[in-house]
Amino acid sequence: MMETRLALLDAAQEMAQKVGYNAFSFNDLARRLGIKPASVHYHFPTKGDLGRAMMARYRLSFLGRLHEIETGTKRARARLKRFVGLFQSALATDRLCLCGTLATEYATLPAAVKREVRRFFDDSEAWLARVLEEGRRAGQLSFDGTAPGAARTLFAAFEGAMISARTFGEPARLEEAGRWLVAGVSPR
Amino acid sequence: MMETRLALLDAAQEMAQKVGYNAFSFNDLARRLGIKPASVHYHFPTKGDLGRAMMARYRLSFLGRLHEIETGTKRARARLKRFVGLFQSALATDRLCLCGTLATEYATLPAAVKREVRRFFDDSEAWLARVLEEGRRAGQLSFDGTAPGAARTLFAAFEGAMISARTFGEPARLEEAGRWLVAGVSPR
DNA sequence: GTCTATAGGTGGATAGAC
DNA sequence: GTCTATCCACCTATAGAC
Repeated sequence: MMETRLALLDAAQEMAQKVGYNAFSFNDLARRLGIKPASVHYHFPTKGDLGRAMMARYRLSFLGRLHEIETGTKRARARLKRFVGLFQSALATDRLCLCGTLATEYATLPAAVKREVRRFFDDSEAWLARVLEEGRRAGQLSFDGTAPGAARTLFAAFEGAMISARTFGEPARLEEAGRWLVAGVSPR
Repeated sequence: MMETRLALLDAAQEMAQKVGYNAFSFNDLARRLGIKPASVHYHFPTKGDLGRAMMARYRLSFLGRLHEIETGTKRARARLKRFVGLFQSALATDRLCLCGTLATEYATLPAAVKREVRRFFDDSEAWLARVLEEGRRAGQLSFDGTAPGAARTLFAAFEGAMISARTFGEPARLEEAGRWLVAGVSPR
């Protein structure tokens, strides 16, 4: 069934966000769904296939939420705050951004999964760069250098803040970083 | 011998920085040293013992370099740049900060290793906070909020930038983040 | 200190019945 | 689609000889 496939992706994503790609197995997923490990291979022949599908779905879902932010929120600073809010939501259930966990394990990933991780960076940074550039043009934001450069740094900073926050069980660390960094691109 | 113990710590640290804690085994270490896996257990009874010793040594070594920076460099901005330089050195051999990799795998770590990871955050952030506060007092730096708050955000941002840079094989991403963030705490 | 031998467990993956 | 059975490789760890 398609339901099983989706449930597998859900379980895999949750585990990857919580313990990492190398720390969950087909056995773990099977137990959670009440099926046998061999059955998982019917839906995803190899773990790499699963990893690729999981990361691709996560990226598209994330892009969808970014689109919602763009249509629903017009002020640049509010958009950036909502971007951080997406990370805060994940952190509320002790999850990291899937992109952050996989990027840290990058050297061990199948090539197809690596590609999806880089695409997640690319898409997120492109969105942030657009928001930053529009905001600057509208006089709502102020920062030195190029928008893509600021976007790369902000995205990486949010990822890092998330890791730090979860390590200490202190979501406030992410919120603090969000405030601090958004203030850093605000007019003085 | 003590040499073997140190060589094991070196090998373990390199692998952990490159592929993560869960992706290297006693077998990997043994092969690299030309000994048998069972011999590794003589020096470190469990992998948790090894992980704890590895992270503790890394932290003390890092603290030593921070001390060198403090005694050798007086201007606050130059100190921050040299802090980033430590991360850039690791990145030059495709390594992440050990603290960043272990923090991402945090949920899977033995308790003793977790403790060492948090101590690394604490020590690094305390050092950064001191440099930031002194720099502000001296009129060399300027930033809103508390120095510990800025330190937490900067440290996390550097960690994130490192992960991003290694994912793309673009050290410039870390350098860019360093410039951008240090500029953010510089007087306007 | 390092070895051989070994234990018990888990990993990803496949073949073939139902 | 899911199952049983099975494969082989690998993992952490221990016992005991050298």
